[in-house]
Amino acid sequence: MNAENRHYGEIMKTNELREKYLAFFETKGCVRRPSDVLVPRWDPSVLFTPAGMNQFKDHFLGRCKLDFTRATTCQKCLRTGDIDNVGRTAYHHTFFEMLGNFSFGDYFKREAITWAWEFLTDKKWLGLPPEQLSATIYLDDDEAAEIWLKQVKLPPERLQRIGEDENFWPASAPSQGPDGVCGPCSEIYFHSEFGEVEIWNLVFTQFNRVGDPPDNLRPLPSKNIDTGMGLERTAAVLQGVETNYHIDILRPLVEAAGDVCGRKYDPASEDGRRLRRIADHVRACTFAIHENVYPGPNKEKYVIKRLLRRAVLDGRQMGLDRPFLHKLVGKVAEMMAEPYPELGGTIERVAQVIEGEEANFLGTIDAGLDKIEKVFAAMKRDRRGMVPGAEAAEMYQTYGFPPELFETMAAEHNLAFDWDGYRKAMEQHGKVSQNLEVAAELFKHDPLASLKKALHGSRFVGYESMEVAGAKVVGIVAAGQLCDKADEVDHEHSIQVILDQTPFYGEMGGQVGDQGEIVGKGFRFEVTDSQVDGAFTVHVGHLREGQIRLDDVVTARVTQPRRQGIRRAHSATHLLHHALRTHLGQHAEQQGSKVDDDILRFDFTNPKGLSRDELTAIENEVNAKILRAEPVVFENMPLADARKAGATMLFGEKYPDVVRVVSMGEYSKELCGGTHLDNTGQIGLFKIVGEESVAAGTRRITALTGMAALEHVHQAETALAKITGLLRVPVQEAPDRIEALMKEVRQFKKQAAAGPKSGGVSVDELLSSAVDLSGTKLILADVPDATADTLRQLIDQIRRKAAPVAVMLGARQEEGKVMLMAGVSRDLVEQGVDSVQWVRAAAKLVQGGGGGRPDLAQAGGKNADKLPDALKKARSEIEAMLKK
RNA sequence: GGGGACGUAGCUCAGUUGGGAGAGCACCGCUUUUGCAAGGCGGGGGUCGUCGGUUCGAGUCCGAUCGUCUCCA
Repeated sequence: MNAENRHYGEIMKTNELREKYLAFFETKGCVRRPSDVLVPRWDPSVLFTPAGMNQFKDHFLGRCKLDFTRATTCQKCLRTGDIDNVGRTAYHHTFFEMLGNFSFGDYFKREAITWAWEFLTDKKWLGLPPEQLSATIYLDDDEAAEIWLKQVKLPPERLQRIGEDENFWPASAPSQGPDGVCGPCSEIYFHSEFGEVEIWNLVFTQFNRVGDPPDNLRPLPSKNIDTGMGLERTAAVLQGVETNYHIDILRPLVEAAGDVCGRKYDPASEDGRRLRRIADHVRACTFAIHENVYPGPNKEKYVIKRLLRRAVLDGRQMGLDRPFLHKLVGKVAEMMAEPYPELGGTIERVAQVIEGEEANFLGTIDAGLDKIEKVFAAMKRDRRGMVPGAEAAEMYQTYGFPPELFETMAAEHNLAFDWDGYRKAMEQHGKVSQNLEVAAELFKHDPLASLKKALHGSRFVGYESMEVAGAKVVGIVAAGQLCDKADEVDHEHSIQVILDQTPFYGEMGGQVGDQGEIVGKGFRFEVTDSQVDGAFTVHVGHLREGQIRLDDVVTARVTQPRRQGIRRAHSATHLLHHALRTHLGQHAEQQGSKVDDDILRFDFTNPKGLSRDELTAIENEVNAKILRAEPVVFENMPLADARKAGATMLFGEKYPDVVRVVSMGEYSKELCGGTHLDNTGQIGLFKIVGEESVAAGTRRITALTGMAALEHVHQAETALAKITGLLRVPVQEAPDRIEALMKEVRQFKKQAAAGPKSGGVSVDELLSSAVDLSGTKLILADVPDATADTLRQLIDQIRRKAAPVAVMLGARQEEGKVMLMAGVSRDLVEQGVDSVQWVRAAAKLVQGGGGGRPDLAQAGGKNADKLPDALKKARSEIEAMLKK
């Protein structure tokens, strides 16, 4: 790198650039909105926020009523599509920030282009030299061309027309789809001594694609603007550095990675690439884990795990065999402190999670090393010089052993590595594990679409009351279609009713939907479930009497006892959450929750299972809080104030600007839209009934409240009463008594096994009964009450004392079964006598089969009465075998 | 969501077409040594994750279930 960076005017810090951009577009009437979370759990169509427009999807699709039509944001994003380029190229990241301005049916091309130009070139803003900028447009977008050439006065040689694969969104949409909203793009490039870099992309959403070409692009009545400016790229341009990784918020992190790994950062070296990759990945993981996405086996959790392991592998390849990555979390928080101060509050927790996963991975590698050595040994033996790709792929797929490390180790053994074969095998694996999942979420048919455009939503009055009279039917959906009326009574398929106001709570935040009924003039509608769709509550159920019509005035009534049970369970959930965090630590955060009628399930982060004592302590804590009978207090306040007040909130939830805070006494304070009790005392009894694992690092507690909890205790008492009744001891003595009994049983078993050593027959007796077959002794006997072990010992002793000898012993067992065991001395085995053949032949007569080794075999049969016949057969059989 | 692997003594693991449950370390006792490290001899400890099926017989085969690891989407 040059000692002195080339730059334009004052070096602009990244933080300053971010702020200037947002301020500039505010002067253009855009509303400044905060960055959405990195992991949007409200949006099932993506794992991570991929671009600035993601939080405005509903705005763009006209799915919701708008409070504003122009917006600007700086959005944290994560993409893994180009993951292999990270560290290798100047501009690729997994985690990055995107500056954007958006228009929802408001300003269009002219403003979008001229404002971009103004911001980039005006001395008051970025002041980039115009002669170093160029632009591209879509092939036939003459409108954009005219603006660029006539208004901006961009010289024609610096305006390029590009095809749909590059300059259309979605890429290649006109010819290949998908159907739906789309439009041409215009990109702005900056040219410097380091080459050209795309810093700005303007998307003009102006068409609706219907079917294949030609004439498949219909103009949209309401056109949108979606733009993105890469924060890191633009900062690199302004700071005159060669790569994004050298800007003021990244280079110190890369160098810190060098310190931690004991390497001086050299940009051009292989280690330089590794350090950049480590810096990128640790940044991505810090943000994701901060939002409670822990490394795990699927979805976004898996992506984080993979990023972590990649970075750890880079460290390992540089010679580190102890966790190191976690030491960089503080540096990430420091670099990002101005826009994201909240990172500072979770450094310790995030570092802990990363360190845990690092240790995990190093353990995985260690476990793999033994197996790898075996592979190498086998290869040396067979004189093969190349590690088969399939073998490496199997090591990776089954044990997570990274192929890069495999290759390194192979090289140390002077063995080559078959990357082609490896990739082929991995491709095959990808195909096998693929399944048919449709993610056409974005363009799916929505029967409520027209309702959403017309109304803000239905008013929820369920906090105050469980019954409302005078509500109006505003929507009826049957068979996926909006209709004016429904009159099919007791139809098999459910229909949905939407009211302008309702006491029904739609399933949300883990709380199940309410049940009840909606009645009106001449009809009754039974509600079996309530769901939320946008801002509407959808009542799902069946018409039981009469006919329901649009605009009917109705009474909506929630089933009270059930709602009461749900309220108990929900308030108890808050107390449980609080108790978990006090007893286990602040890391024990909610991961998921289900609140039902007097039963609740709560998933939370904890590295290991809870002990009996911990569970008791937590249960006691919750019940102690219940006994204090504190009032439950609700308060609506701005999101920022709630955060300041220290209210517990969950990441990935889309919180409105004004939130509802639920407090119980001085302890529990959570953001929550659910229905709660008036007073914690109403919970009654709180009883934990289960604790289990749902995923690595996540535990689940199941608990009961109210009468359900009491009923559970009664059942346990009944069972216990039965036990003490049987044992005839007081409750307290029952465990000791059972333990003593079990010990006794064990002793008896042992005695029985040691049992009558000879089964009532001695070795000498058996020997004296031997028959001589031309030099070989034959012993056949029925040994009463013998176990397999006894028979074996007898045969062993006989063989030791009297070779050459052939012995077959039989023993009757319970249920008319019989066991046969045959053994011959070693010299007979060498002659070709086979105990297995022998015992099988005899076992046939008692309806059985057998097996074993040539010198000792055993068989079982079902017909003990035929034992004498079997022994007779054994004699003729062994005579024949000896003659051969 | 789909694929693969694992669950055997306190720990790490072996157990080869189904037929006597093992090794190393750790533990206990004796012995050697001035003492320690260590050595020698002996010993205790396992419902083979759980449940069901096939079989005369299952750690081993099949199915379910629980737990752990891992890859892919």
